[in-house]
Amino acid sequence: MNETGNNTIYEVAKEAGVSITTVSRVLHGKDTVSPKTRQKVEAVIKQLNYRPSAIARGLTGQKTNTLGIILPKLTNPNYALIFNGAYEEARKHGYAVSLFPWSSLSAEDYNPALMLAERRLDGVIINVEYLAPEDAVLLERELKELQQYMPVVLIGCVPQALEYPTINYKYSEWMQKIVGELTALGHERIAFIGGTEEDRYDFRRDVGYAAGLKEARLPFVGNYRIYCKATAEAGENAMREMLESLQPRYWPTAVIAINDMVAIGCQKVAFRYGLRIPQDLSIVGCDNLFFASFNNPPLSTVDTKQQELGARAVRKLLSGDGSRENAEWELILRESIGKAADPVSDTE
Amino acid sequence: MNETGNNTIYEVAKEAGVSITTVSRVLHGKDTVSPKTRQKVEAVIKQLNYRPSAIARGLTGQKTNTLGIILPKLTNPNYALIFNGAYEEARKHGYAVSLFPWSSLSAEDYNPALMLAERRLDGVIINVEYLAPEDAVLLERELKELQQYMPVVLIGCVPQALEYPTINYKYSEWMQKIVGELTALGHERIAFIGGTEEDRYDFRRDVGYAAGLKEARLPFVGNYRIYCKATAEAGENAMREMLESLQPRYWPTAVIAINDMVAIGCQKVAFRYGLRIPQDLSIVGCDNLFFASFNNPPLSTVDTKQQELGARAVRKLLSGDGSRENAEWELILRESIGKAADPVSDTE
DNA sequence: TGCAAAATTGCAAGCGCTTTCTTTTTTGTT
DNA sequence: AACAAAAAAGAAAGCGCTTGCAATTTTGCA
Repeated sequence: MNETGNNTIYEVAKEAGVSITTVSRVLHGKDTVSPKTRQKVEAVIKQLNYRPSAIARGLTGQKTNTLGIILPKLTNPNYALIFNGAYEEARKHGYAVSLFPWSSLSAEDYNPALMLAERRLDGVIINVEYLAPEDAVLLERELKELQQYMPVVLIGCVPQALEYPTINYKYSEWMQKIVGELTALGHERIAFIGGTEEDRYDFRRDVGYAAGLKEARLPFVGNYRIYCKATAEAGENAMREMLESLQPRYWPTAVIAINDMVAIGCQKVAFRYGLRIPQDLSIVGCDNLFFASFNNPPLSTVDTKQQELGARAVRKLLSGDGSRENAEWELILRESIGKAADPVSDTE
Repeated sequence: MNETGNNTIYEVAKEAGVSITTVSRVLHGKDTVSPKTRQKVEAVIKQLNYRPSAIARGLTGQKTNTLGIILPKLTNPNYALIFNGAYEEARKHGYAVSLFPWSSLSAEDYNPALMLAERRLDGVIINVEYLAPEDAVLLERELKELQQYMPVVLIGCVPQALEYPTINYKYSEWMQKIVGELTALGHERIAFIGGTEEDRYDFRRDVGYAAGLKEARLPFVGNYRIYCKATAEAGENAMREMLESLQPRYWPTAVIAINDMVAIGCQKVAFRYGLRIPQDLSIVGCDNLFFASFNNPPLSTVDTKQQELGARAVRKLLSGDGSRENAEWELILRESIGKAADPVSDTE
């Protein structure tokens, strides 16, 4: 026993009457140990309840068997799914996972990227979604340094210019698809809420939104494009602002929210304004969080298969595959969308 | 640079023309270094981008500056809050946090408790809520061993017999309070959904439930006490089962769900059966998850202040305070509860 | 039975850092 | 200018493990 109360390889060796080398070999299942010795050592290990120190192993083998994952705050359950997926996959390969929330990336005294570097993790997955622009800048700076220390895989919509292994979201594709679904139902006043004007990572949603409108030969109305953070509260405020800024007859008949959290924020305000869903207003979210199907009415959304995504990121990290891939997605239509209430085209 | 691409203390020492001892002293802000030397060393550290290896430090100092936290799967956003709270508090004290989900505790080849032991963490927080009974048994066995290696703090409703530092939930207290609120509104057929019959940790809710009924001199009706897992899907099934098993006039006028996830499951089924909330059925959940206030109608619930709880657990762990404390809670009444629709007492 | 080859086992260095104990340098005092 | 005390800096051991290489034991075969 050392002062921490742990038995070391020395105790085992002594008790078994062999050298630590032999113990180490038994531990690793090397076949150069005679059955008799192996048996004896294994017995002692069990008896002494010996567990090799991952720390010492880390020092020797230059490997910590731990992966890092940097995610936005977990208050969005979405990220919990990514973590779960990553965790399960990692442990299949014998790795633990240390989770570092972005929360305080920009704090002067603290930087998760550097904490990772100090901890000599074997690799790190970084989700760059919904990153505040100032954090994005910081990130790019740190990323270079971090990459010297360990392999990095990025999750999210990352500019082509950043040449990292990435699992990318095809935002523009699915946004266009959503707009298409809505116009097919007769919607012409379609709002899009979420994201930030300067967001270099997220602009592709706007590309898809614009493309969808264009395809249906609909005008782009600035009032329907509201920027806000990706939280339910922010969605609430954004929605209220939009409704207040327009005469009711100009209110949108459909709202696309950047994610499910924002969607329920919008929905709450819609109810407060007496709008029925979907009769008066259709709503679409994104992420297919667990509550989406339990929402009243059930929320249409995009399933981004986050759990699988997390697992995929780990595989990518461990395999050293440096390519860019695209994330899977699936449009899930539920009762929160319906035919446009009062299509402008009808009254004209 | 070693083969991992990291500079070591030796490179710094060499470049600065001092011994590694001196570098170490600078690193730790020891005051036995002359200003001139310190300056030079600091410059080299910056220039070489040197970051001391937490691994090596761990080996030397017998301290990893990492805490562990074992939580049920994060799919319940509640646990994400605990994690956040713990994480923020931990980093204030210079600790990282490794997260281990229970998910596969019972897996033969894998045991988070032992992974923790191998990693020589500086302490661990274990949430024992909603633990499957078989896992609970395993836990008790492992706990003893784990405790030899590192301090442990438990979160949840733990039997007095387990003498660990604990932050405990006063289930019976708040359940009784909830039942009280409902009976005050005239409810007499009050269902309670969730938990398992054999759950040794969770039975106190039943104690409170029974006490509440007794206080109002109401009968305990077995049909209204449904056991199920703590997920939305399970809540759905449980609710459906209960409604199907009774003639509508015996349906409960109020449902207490063991948590918000179960509550939205019940709600979904209630809607499907044409019940209006709260006119026909009142619903109360627990946890005050973010979606509770965005639910339609807003969901009554118990706020268990999980974020603060996580932080408290870390403080407890680091301070070595071995006592048992009770978690804070607050009943949050929202529109999902209302007067009993058709009080039996009226018609009698 | 004797000896080379194969199978076991052990020695010792090294992973990057902290820390105790020395040694060297600087400072202050007479 | 000389010397003790204080300050600064370094040497070396040790944290618990892996691993290349050497030493020892066992085995196979003549």
